[in-house]
Amino acid sequence: METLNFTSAISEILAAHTGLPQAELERCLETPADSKVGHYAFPCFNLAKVLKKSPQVIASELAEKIEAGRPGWLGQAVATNAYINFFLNRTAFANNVLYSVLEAGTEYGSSEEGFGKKILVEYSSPNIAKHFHIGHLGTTIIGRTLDNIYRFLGYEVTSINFFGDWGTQFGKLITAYLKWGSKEEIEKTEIAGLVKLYVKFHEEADKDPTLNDEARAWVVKMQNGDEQGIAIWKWFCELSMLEYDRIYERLQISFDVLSGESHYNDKMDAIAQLLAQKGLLQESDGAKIVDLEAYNMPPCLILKRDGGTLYPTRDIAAAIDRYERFDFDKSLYVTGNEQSLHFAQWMKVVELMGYPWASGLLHIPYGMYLFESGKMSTRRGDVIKIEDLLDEAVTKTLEIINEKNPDLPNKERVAEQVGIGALKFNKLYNSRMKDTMFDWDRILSFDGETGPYVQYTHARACSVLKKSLSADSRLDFGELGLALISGSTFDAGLLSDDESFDVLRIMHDFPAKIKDAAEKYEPFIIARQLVALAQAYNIFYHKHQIIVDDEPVRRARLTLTAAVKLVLKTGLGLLGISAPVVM
RNA sequence: GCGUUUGUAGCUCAGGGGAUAGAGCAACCGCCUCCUAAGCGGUAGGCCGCAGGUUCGAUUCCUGCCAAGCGCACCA
Repeated sequence: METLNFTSAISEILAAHTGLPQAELERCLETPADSKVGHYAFPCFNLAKVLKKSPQVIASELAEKIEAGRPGWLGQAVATNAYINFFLNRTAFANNVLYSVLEAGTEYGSSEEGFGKKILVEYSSPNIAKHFHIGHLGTTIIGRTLDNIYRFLGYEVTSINFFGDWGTQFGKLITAYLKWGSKEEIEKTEIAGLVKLYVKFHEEADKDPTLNDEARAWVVKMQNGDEQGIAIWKWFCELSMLEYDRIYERLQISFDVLSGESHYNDKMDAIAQLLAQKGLLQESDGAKIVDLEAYNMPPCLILKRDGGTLYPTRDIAAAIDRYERFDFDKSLYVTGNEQSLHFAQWMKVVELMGYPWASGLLHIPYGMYLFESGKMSTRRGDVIKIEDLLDEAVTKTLEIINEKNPDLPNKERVAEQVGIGALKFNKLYNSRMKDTMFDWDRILSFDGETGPYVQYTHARACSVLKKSLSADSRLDFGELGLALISGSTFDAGLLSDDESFDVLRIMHDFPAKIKDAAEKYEPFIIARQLVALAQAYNIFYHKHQIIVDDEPVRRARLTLTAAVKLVLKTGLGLLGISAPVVM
């Protein structure tokens, strides 16, 4: 069966009657808040200028013309004031949406638009020898979701975790380790031990400033490949990775490329020389900069007074290297919005260097977590470690399971899926740029617009489907949907009630929402659509008994349920959230 | 000070030129003999930060102001 996109189809008809470009008309199409008014609506105000008639007249004339040649899938086109309201033929619509979903299965909403295009996504990027803390949560979760979305749309995606594994702090750490450290204790305590050394260094350096010179000396030695220094540094990196690996495993995240600032150590001088060659490098207060005054930005620092390199220098080197290696169409950097200026600056420098691919560099910023006590600070020790956050989420979930569903098998596993799902969903539910007040109660809430609510709805749909199967049936849920819709007694006309129709509409719009999310780099568009689908399905569930004696009615409602289950799972998957079958 | 982001219900947030501005949480009132109550229904709750401007029409676009977050030279 041929599948139809109804907004495109409506705008096509409008284009045929007005002679205006279809894409533009499609953008004007609205979905009225109250579906009794219409399923889709087209306001005629803008046409009034072009056609030199009142919008009301245009609406009624157009509606009349459309009615005269109305295709089967369209139920009715009515003019109301300045609007043309379109009512779909519910049977045709139901048939179409359900076929689209069930035939595509886990691929529903995917596309080929990205074929042949390469996208790099850099995200997560924790700093070696420091805990993976709540500040890294946004980049990790948002980055991962964008990664998933672009893959789903057919792009060739390379995910990059770019560790902060180089810099002056390693000079300090090595100094501190050699003076006060114990191998056994560091092995045992991992990052916590390294942080302790770091703090100790600062305490001691306040009393004895020569320690700072010692630390700087180590940095220089390492730059020159000092064996002892490099060995200790490598060991610190490996220790740190133990914590990160545990976290990524629990978050179910892996990367195509693990890289770090240290990879570009030996390329720094070349970058400075290149900038000088292109006449971009200037001296200012002894440092080397690229002046960006013409672009209303402060200068971009390339080399320190002592010749050392800086964050922008490394990002420029990495970008050039990545273009040479991956030939990307786009390269996304998912980091907090506090780094917006930094990215604007170095990306402008790359543009000024004359690289045409500079336009593919994109910073994807997001809002930060705020705390009652003000900004989070390592010194005050009020950093929230992700491992603690994950543990807390899972513990709380287990409590709720014990309270609400004590007989649930596999409690620990479900608690892990639901607790971490709640955490991820909480970060993905609002537009990226919004700062969010950190609030345990809100993050671990399971009611309303939350991850657990969507997961619960998925589990509920699974439960219904399972109950409908005879004991000996070996169909899985995907096969079940197809079997249901292919049966001779399937009648989409039995799904023309308002509640079914709302469910179908939300599923119909799902692919468009994924594209929208990709275009805007906004995962929340998908998260919101999932909540809308869960809400609509729950309303349907309460209003209509699904497993009824009437065979065709039961079949129709089960088919709808199978489709909902599939779309919820796909959507949660894009957000990196598991969809438990039972919870 | 300059730049940037954000101001919508008590709280957290959608909507971003169009028909009566929507959800969730919290509050209050209902619904488990019935497919999962982590659910569903209902009540109450709004100068859409303020002031101008553009428009047939502004919560939405423009300008100014106010408030808050973030950033602004050798950290990353």
